[in-house]
Amino acid sequence: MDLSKLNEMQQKAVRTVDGPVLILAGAGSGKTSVLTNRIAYLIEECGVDPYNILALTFTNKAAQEMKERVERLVDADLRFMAISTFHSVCAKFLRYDAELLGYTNSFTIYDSDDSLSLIKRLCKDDYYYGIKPAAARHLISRIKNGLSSENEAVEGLPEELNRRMKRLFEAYNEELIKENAMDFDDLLLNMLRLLKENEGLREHYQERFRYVLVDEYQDTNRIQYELIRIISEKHRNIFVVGDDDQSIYGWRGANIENILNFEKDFPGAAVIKLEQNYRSHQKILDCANAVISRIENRKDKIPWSARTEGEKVKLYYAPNEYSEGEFIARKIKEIREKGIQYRNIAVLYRTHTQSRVIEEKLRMYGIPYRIYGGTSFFERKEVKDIIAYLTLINNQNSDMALLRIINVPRRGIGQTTITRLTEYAADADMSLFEACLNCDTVGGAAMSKIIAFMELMNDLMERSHEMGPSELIDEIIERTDYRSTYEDEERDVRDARDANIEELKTAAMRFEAEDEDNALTEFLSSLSLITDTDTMDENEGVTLMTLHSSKGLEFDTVFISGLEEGLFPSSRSVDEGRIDEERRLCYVGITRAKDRLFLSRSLSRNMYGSGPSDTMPSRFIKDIPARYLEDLSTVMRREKTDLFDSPRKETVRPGFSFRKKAEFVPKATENAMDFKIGDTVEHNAFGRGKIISISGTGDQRIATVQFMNQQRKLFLAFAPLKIVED
DNA sequence: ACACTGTGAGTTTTT
DNA sequence: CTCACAGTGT
Repeated sequence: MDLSKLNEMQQKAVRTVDGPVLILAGAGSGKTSVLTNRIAYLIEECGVDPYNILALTFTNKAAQEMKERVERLVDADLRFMAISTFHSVCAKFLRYDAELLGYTNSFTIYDSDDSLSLIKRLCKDDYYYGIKPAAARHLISRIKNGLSSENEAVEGLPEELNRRMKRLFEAYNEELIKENAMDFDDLLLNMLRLLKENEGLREHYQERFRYVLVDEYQDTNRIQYELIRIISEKHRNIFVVGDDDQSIYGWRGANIENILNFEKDFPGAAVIKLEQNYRSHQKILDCANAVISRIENRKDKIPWSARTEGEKVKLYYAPNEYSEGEFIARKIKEIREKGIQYRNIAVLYRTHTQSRVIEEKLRMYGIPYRIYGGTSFFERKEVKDIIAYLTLINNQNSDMALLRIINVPRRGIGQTTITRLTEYAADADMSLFEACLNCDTVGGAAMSKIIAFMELMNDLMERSHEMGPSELIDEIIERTDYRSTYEDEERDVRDARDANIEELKTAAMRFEAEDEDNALTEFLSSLSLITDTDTMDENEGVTLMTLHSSKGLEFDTVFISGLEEGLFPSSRSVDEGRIDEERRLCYVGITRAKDRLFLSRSLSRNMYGSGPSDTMPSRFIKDIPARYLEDLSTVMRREKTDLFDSPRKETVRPGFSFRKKAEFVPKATENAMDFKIGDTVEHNAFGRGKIISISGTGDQRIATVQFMNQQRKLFLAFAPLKIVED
């Protein structure tokens, strides 16, 4: 095999086949090449069967890319090689043995949105009053990842609330099992449980995976660490690649200790450092090193550039965020004229909210852009609705899915009915779906509607055996008249929704050719594990994304915007002692750039509509020696006088508000008013009109009134109506 | 049952 | 500011 394109250290990394190996791969040091070449080397030179290889990544995109690159390097059947994300691998293996854990093999994967709405549902119970669902979700995840103990009190929370939190944790897990669903953490946790508790399975996987490779090792959490440890226990061929300086997911459980302690955890480990950087020129690396070297506990690495010196890094202070955006737009135009394609340019920011102003300016300058993150395709309402239908067809225990669509499109099943069903289901210890099947016992006014819904679902479930997911989607749309849910929207909104559904169908088609039986399960599984950057297309356009999602990518030109204290580093991270992670995030951002790097800051910023306020420069700017930087600012620098010479901006609020109007309060006594068909009436808002018809009794008496320009149905008991004598 | 309105809360990052 | 939710009106 030809390894001549690799440098000495890279070759060593590829050839060190046996035993534990830690590769400390600095940014841009060619770690993907090392990984793919090593896999190829194992297959070609060492005669390893691809079936015995397990390669784990964090994103589907990375897995995909790795697989493609290996395919190009070797001439072997790779269908049985496991190159995939931690979560997908676990989901896949769990489907074989789900029964051992009390699940069926078509269990549903709940994403974090789903988890949240499940928690909200549980929190409706008065017992959990005072618990914030989002906080609870975070805590539950921490507990599952072994970061908090179930019994450990949450600081600052009263004892009573802690007890309830613990109960909520249990209730949440019970409910998941009842709904035949796993959340993201469960995928890893249950796989680990299976391996720990079932000797046969453990030995099976240990025997199978003679070579285990892990990408982005610095991002593994405790469960992932335990997983790879147990799987590689037998053959001890564990090869991890990572960069402690790029650990930026600590807040969601990534444990930087995993990489820092690798040599201790896996005695006899070989450690190979890849310090030569092929991506950025030296000036950019100098800046990156200036920022990262302030961290105390890190693996010592000195990335050096294999390239020649380049231009200095540019710094720009803008008076406000609009001119910051304008600066970025103008520079992009300039660079474009030098022949750089838009797709090789990226604008990075700390928070999604910053993108709006930048987008505005790019549009103004006619610069095409692609934006990642925010509400993704799979979070669109119509997409989620259709997925919920599919989920329910696939797994009738998913109350989550049922609740989402039981009244979408509207079929007259409202809150009262749902509460009734929920209570019945809880008493009888059954799913909502079963409760619906028993709706004749449940009673209630909407019974016939539930029966109709159940008949619809029943039909769809039958059809699901005869057709693939994409046809099934058509069937759902048609049978439910789903389009009626958005018939009142604007034309282009309707078109967009249609297009999204079509897109979903296209995605579904990929699963049809293969195993027909599991197509639906597989499709749903892949949908829950997909991410935004996975669907990145190669179309022309400047890339706008958060610093986090930029990890692993590279661009000719990179703009990092909003370098301000409080924003980047975020005040929250500073407050919570996670400044090092912000620093690493900055390092990640800087090292995305190959040729040109722009750092910008706005002297004043409008944070969530409370009016513009002055900012302080990010400490990261101050960490970079001035000799590495070229200041392009045109505004006066006035750091020291900031407090004095900017206009006092006391937020002016009107002392009174026009919001509250004198209200017409209908009195019950006015019910006594005897409305008759043909009466002329006066309405507070609509003016004069004539009663055309009256129906209903008591509080539910409704009059249809023809006003000047419109006809309205009004509750006589509530409407501000008076009879006018004429 | 549902649409609408006003209020309150929360704004980091995501498999 | 923008979203989600509760409360209110029909």
